[in-house]
Amino acid sequence: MSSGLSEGSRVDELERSAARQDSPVIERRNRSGIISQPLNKSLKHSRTLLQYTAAATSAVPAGSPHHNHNHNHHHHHPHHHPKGHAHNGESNKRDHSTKPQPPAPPAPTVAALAAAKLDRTLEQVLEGQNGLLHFAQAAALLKRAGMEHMLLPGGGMGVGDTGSGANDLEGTSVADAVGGPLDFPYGVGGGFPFNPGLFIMTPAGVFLADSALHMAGLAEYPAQSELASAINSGKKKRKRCGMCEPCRRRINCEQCSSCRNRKTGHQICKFRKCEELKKKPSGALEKVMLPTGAAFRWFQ
DNA sequence: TATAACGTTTGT
DNA sequence: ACAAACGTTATA
Repeated sequence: MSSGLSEGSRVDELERSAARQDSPVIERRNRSGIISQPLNKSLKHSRTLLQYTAAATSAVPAGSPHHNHNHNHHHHHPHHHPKGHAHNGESNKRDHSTKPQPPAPPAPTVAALAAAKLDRTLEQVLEGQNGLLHFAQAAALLKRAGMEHMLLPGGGMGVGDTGSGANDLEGTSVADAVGGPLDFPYGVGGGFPFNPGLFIMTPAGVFLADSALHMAGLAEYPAQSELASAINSGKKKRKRCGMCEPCRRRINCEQCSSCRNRKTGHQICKFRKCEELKKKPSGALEKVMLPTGAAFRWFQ
């Protein structure tokens, strides 16, 4: 305990000062790309940690002070679409690109942008959200698959289509839905606009039924019903978000308690522990009431 | 409450 | 089979 604390502050400090120092060091990384050095080595060269950190925080401009993580600061991006990609796969197979994403083009057209996003929406959402599908996303998927007939015409509005044109319905609605807070547009005036048989509603969220996935040619994705039941039973292991600062870190400090006790603790390095996983299990979901009165979780 | 350890799931 | 790491429980 006490040792952990002192370490923490020290490391914190070291990280800062190391921000602009870098020099290649003999790194040992496992096949997952995680750098790991024996403790004794790390201790001998206290700067290995600095280098690690410097590398891990390379996204920060060299001159910037860059306050440390774990401040419960931003990392919450309520409206920032998590589309960067939520891939986690502890083993970062797509580890290439040590740098995030250099150019951010001015901004084509909202529609074009949204359309492009849509293509990546499915997989990202399925992975990033543990398989949970937003209604809007689900609807967009069905539409893409030419299954709009599966959406009930009655309720009045399609997804994201607030009544005007149905043209860029997919792009905007989905793009917004994925990361945005998005007011719950269903049932306010009309009924739930989808065929209930296509969805599985659980306390943890709404899933596309497997049948719907098959019909849409999306059967390759994990069976949502299984995910649903898994989440219901609380047995499903959550996965790193892959986007938070700790997740982006690729090196173990080898000094924290988790690193030191890896053999027995089976825990990831404290500096790499996903911010999302630190939160309570249902942190990203919030309750909402359906017109039917059924309670279910909704994305933030 | 934080940490340590264990059992387990998950991916390779 | 093995390694990594999440969830849970025990403990200080």
